[in-house]
Amino acid sequence: MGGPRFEPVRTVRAYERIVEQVEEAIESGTLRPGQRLPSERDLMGQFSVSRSTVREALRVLQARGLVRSRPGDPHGAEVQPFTPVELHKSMTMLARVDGLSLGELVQFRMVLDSSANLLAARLRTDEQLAEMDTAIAAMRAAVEVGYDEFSAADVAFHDAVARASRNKLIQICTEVVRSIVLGLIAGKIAAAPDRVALMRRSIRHHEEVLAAVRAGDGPLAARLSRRTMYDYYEEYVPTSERPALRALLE
Amino acid sequence: MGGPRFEPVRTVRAYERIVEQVEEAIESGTLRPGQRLPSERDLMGQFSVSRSTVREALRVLQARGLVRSRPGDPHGAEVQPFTPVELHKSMTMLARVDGLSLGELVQFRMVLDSSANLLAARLRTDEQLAEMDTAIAAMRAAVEVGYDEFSAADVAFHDAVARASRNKLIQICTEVVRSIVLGLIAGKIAAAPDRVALMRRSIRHHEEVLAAVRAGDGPLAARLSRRTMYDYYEEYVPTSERPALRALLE
DNA sequence: ATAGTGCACTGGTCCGACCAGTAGGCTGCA
DNA sequence: TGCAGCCTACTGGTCGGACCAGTGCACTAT
Repeated sequence: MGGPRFEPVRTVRAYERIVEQVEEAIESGTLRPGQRLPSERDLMGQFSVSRSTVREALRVLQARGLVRSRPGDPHGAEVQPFTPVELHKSMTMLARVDGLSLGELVQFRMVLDSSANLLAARLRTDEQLAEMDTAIAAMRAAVEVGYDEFSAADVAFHDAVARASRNKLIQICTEVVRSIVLGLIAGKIAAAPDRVALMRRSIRHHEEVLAAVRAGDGPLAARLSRRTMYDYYEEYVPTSERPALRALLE
Repeated sequence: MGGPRFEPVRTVRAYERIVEQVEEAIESGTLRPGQRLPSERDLMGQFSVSRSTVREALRVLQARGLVRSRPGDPHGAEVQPFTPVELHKSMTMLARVDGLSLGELVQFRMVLDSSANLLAARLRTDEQLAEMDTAIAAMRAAVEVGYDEFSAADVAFHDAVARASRNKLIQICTEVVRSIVLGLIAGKIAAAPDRVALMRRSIRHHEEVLAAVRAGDGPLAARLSRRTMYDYYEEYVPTSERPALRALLE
């Protein structure tokens, strides 16, 4: 045992150093959304690197959604407010490359939505209840209009519940996973011959969920919401995956 | 009303086109992990752009975790297997920039872990049960050794449960959120004066959860796991946030 | 057959240049 | 004096060429 422990030398690229510095500034709040970075030509002076290196760093920061640059903008790149678009992209990539099945995605939605309902039943405000009422009313009104409108109202309801849970992680994951699911089954529901009946049943289910939330019965709302979602997506999930989904229905 | 609907012209940067093409190739499976991209000098020929443009595209792809390039590698950039590192980065960024509180994170862990237990109770194999046994044995052995070892065994237990849930999304989110939580409270548990007692209690709780999983009682396992996690993290969560966490404990 | 060496090529960085686009100041008109 | 419209200085996007340190492979000498 002996000798000094030598760490492997990690060669750090110049552009990575720049990325780290800017990220650090944003994380620490030194750079706030809306603020501007110096121009690329200024930055090459400040960091003592060439413009190519500065630009590669900016590309990375832009890919992470932290800054945005427009050609011709005399004020330099703008620091962006945080958005889950990157989260969304990586999850979408995960879904496609790593082969996430529709079953897994729907199952995860059931988990998220039921948890949101469980929390919402205890934490919801009257305003949020009103939002949910409005959303269900919009669903009813949309039955005769079209599936797109119905779907939008449905989304609004689940978003209202997610907000009422007061957990940002639940809200964001709900949003991300839902858009992936909707992308996978795009058009299939709209094309279903009995879609009007499906919509009506879904409305009834949502009303039951909302009643439980209003009554403050979290476990009931959670159970009902899982059932609602299962019924809604069941026929699009391969039969082999359905047992795993049903495991969530007590 | 009338006239043709003109779409706003979106100017697409050259490097973005390249990113899109490569992403498409990876998503469609044309490019598989381990395969190599042509060298930058080849790519500039194939895409008819300059090397700077090729490099900016590669920077973006690398930032997304899709490819990796090493200096001097005669085979060009390597297509990477999908890993949730990018998911992790964006979530970490979200936690820091958007001000995710420890309470929200722990709450989300409770949601994930309890769902994983609920599913694991029905879907676990005997091998997975054995893994959980092993992990708890390691926790017991680690009490006298140190907190780091204990924590590692604890992580192993929860990972085994997550795997048994057979839902990749749950596994990945568990991993990501847990590492953020552990980062936030790093050292605090290890420094607690009564940490040995805490560890012993935690082991007891884990044993109860495992017993429920073994018995196939999903709802019980889920409820116990929420309680376990709440007890474990309670004192690090600001008192103002605790009611929201307790809302998950029936 | 193998150990060692050189080379062709890689990615990382720098430089200088040109272009289209933007914003804000300036000019000129009313 | 007020405003409309032009001008210009600057921006980011792209190009092409150059140099360097590192890598793997083929070739060489043993």
